[in-house]
Amino acid sequence: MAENGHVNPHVRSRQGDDLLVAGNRQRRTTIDDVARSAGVSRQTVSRAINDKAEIDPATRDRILRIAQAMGYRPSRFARAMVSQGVTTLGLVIADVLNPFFPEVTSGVMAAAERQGWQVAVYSTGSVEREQRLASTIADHVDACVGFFLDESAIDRIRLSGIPFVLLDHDHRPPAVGGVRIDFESGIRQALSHLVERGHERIAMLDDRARQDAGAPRTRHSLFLSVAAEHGLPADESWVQPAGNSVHGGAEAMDRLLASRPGVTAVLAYNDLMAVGAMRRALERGAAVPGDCAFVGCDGLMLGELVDPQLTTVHVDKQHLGRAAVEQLAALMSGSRPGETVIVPRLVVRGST
Amino acid sequence: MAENGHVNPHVRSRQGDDLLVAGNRQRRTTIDDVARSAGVSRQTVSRAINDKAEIDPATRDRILRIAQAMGYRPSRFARAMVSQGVTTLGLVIADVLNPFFPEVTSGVMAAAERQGWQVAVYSTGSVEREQRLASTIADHVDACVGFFLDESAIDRIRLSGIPFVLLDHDHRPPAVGGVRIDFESGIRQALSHLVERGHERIAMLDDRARQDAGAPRTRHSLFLSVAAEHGLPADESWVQPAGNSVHGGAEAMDRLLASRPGVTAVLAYNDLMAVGAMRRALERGAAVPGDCAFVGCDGLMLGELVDPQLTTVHVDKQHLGRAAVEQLAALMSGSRPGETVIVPRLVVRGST
DNA sequence: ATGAAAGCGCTAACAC
DNA sequence: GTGTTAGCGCTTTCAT
Repeated sequence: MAENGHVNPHVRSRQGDDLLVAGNRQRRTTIDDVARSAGVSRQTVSRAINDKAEIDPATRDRILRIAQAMGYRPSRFARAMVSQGVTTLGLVIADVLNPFFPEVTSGVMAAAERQGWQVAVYSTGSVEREQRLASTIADHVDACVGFFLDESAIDRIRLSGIPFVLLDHDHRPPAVGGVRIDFESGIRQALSHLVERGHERIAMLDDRARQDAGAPRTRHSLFLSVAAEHGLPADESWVQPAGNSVHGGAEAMDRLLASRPGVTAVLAYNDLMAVGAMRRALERGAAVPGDCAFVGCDGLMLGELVDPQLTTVHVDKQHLGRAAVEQLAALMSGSRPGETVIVPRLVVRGST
Repeated sequence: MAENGHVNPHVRSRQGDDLLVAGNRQRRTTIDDVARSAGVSRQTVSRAINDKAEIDPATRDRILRIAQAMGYRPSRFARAMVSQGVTTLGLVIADVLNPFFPEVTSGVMAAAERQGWQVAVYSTGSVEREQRLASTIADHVDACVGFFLDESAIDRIRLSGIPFVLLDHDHRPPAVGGVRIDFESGIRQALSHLVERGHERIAMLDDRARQDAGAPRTRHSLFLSVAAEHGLPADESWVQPAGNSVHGGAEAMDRLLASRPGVTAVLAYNDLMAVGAMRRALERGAAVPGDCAFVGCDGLMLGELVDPQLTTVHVDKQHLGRAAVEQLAALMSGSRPGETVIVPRLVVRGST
């Protein structure tokens, strides 16, 4: 956002030649400075800069050269205030390095393009960054779609008043749109499948960064309740916290095998962890799915590239992105905020 | 960028009550509208909105309620013009779905955070989008770092005057900073390795979207010249164009096996294609690396997760991102534009 | 605690 | 072809 070099807007003198006076360094070069330097009106400078027709080519070149020499750059804010720009949609994701988000992004971009909107992607990564981002995003974009964990961050964006659609979140405020993923259905499908395959000792790898583990409808609590429905052993000892990455999954698998050596199937918070865990099991000499089966959540392309291919609770991420933009469009045309639900479907592959 | 609902800035009437008059729909609600409605000065509204101390809590609440009811949202441009904001760095990548870019993004974000800058990521995907983006980006961000193919797009950004660092591009204009990847070194390492392993029929999978195939220093022409140095058969018939994805690599492998059935090693434009090609070869019953060896470019994590693991020309993408931000910082503190060179290193794994 | 005045940097409209 | 005027919507003085 910064207009660089704009230090104290009110020390400006009207004299044109104070630019070089000691102590006055750092003031932004404006269109008026250039105009004065070139001995023309600021309008003529504007014409030159914006390559308008009604200007003498000679003066235009002269002005451009002077502007260049003075390091003049139009203020994008001043410019935006008077002219119309494109609508910019801010997409906030949690982690650039998690391949789940690019597919969502791709869906958002495709849908935004149809609306004639531009997309800017921001990544949070930590609660602090999430809060910082939340407090500035309304200054950068016209509307916001994103994944947020922190309630106060959500509130800040809501209060800014920009159209806002919350993704994969369970406590959507009434004024905000939402796209939810029905993990209850997904986890039900996954566990039914595993039970059908004869598994009786099923563990879960959970994202250790989620603070809301105890809340209803999280993958964590859904796993425990659905497992209990199936009569499986289902207490916290069957849930292993893991870092949200391939590496995190591998490490958690080590811990799981230490604490629950009898485990025959693992449901992971996402595909990244599942792949890491499966890989580690294979490295340790286990047969997959013979000794231990693995199910992920997400349905990443990655799952098809590993061996064995990963069974996963597949979420249509492109659809999620499209739905988010549609919610936003509805919001901006005055509709009341609503919620779209994405229902995952189990894709069975070699890892089970 | 749009300030929504701002239709014709000059039809505004001075009367306060024309808001509801038919035909005047769509005008943006401003701070003055709220002030008038609340019977206070616009300054007091500003105090309420920005939660300043010097205001009666009662009036503040009243104003907030009215503002809310009128759907008032401060103009981010007007606001930015008078106050200071954070510096926003725009990172332009080519394809959200290619895992190469997230790692660069991660490096850029880490370095930008140290500078106190924010990062917004934009994706091009096609030449048209690249050009469109190039013509608006200077209105959105304070500085730009990115991957561009189209010269006219590059020129447009350069002309806008914002600090600009071009990534992985061979025709860097003098006014622009750059971070280059030394693929010559990378391809040399890859081919030496393959030749050492005894390969004599080596093909390349090239990105069919690159128009600059004939230019010097592209992976395409480097492959041909370095292969020739090794005395290998090296003409266009050994270069197979491919879509830039796993799927594209697989398809190209089919074509390659049809046109050059004797091939014993494949060097791919990037890891994505290499993985797709290798996978297709395996599906068709070939042994890897026995019948055919595969080398990628990029060094994605993905390469470690497939079986066999992929030998690759590894590029330190985090470093690339960091270097870009450092170039930018130098540029913004007045240094002359320079160029950083990233030298890849061959990582040998199971696929060769 | 509130208001009035000034000004941010720019472009559209209308002179000349 | 060029200059003058007005105004975008907001915050920062400085008064009251």
